[in-house]
Amino acid sequence: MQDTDHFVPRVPGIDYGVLDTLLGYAVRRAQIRLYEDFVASLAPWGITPPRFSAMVIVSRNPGLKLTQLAKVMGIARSGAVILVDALEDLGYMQRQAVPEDRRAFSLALTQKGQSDLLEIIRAVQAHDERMARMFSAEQQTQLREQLTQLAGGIPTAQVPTADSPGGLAPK
Amino acid sequence: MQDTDHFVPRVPGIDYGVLDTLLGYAVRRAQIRLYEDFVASLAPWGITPPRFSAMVIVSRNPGLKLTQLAKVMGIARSGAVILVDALEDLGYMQRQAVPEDRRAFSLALTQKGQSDLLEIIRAVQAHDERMARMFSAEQQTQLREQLTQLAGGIPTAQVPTADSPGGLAPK
DNA sequence: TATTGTTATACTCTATAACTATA
DNA sequence: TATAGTTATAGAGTATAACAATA
Repeated sequence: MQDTDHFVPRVPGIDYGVLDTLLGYAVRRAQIRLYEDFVASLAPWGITPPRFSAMVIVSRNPGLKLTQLAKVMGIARSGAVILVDALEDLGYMQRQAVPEDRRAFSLALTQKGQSDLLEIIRAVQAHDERMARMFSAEQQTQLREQLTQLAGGIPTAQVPTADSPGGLAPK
Repeated sequence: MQDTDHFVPRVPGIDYGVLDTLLGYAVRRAQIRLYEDFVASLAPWGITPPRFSAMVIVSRNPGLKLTQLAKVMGIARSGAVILVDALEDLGYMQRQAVPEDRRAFSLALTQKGQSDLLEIIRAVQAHDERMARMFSAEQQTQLREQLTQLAGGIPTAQVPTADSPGGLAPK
């Protein structure tokens, strides 16, 4: 046996005790599986889930500043610095000076970042659809709603509301 | 603003683009929320999710060896060494010599580990139920089944089958 | 004073590879 | 040879705290 195969959610003969009754452990097992498939699918680009999130968020919210990115991603500013550094090293992201505030940088994808992101999104969608395929459309909707509720978020607010026009919200 | 509050799944005014359509991102958001609440709930014992899993698995499968624990948890043996070291430092786990194989150790909880685990399990269950409470019993069953399917596992085999007799106490 | 980005430092969790002592 | 546990080392990803420049 190699030291690292992939995760086996239930090893035969093992008693998982209370773990099998916990919603949290069920979510964790699913997340491990999704993470493994994500990383394997995105290996050609050196993209991990946090890097993917950062690229998408920056591409959709041009001019975002580092502190805002950290807030959106739920990480410390120091973590955002490391993340942006890594994406800069990959040639995907750049810091741009902000005339009005000489302390700050606004983030943007490079040309390479923009074009590669198109391929990367396709790869991520293929991966995600491969995982979601095991459910009916109805089941998928249901599952997504429950997960969103669990996350404490607004239920899949795909539809833009009257008071979220689209620029960055004033804090 | 402090540097680290808790994760906000959807920051107003931010366009999440494709992220809002991905099942994987929905699972990740839910997992972050569950993880945060788990760690906060278990802070008094210094217990993290992996440590909790290890304690439960060892307690339910006495005599388990380190390599087996690594396999069950889906981590490398070197990671299991570190995990067991940490639990030993907390006074919760011990390595016991195996007479038949002088290379190996079998793992066991200490007395303190056993008694504290009872409290820890209560705290984890309280946390988990607080999270699950937002769903009806039927929804919970449904959600758990879908998550298990996503993880690629046997659908919530709570019911003991003919060929898994085990000293596996039904809780 | 407060904020922005940064650096320094540390901890957790993970990995690979090589080592040791047994088998 | 192969296996069990360990050590060494590395790399994400996270955190806190302090700092310089700027607001």
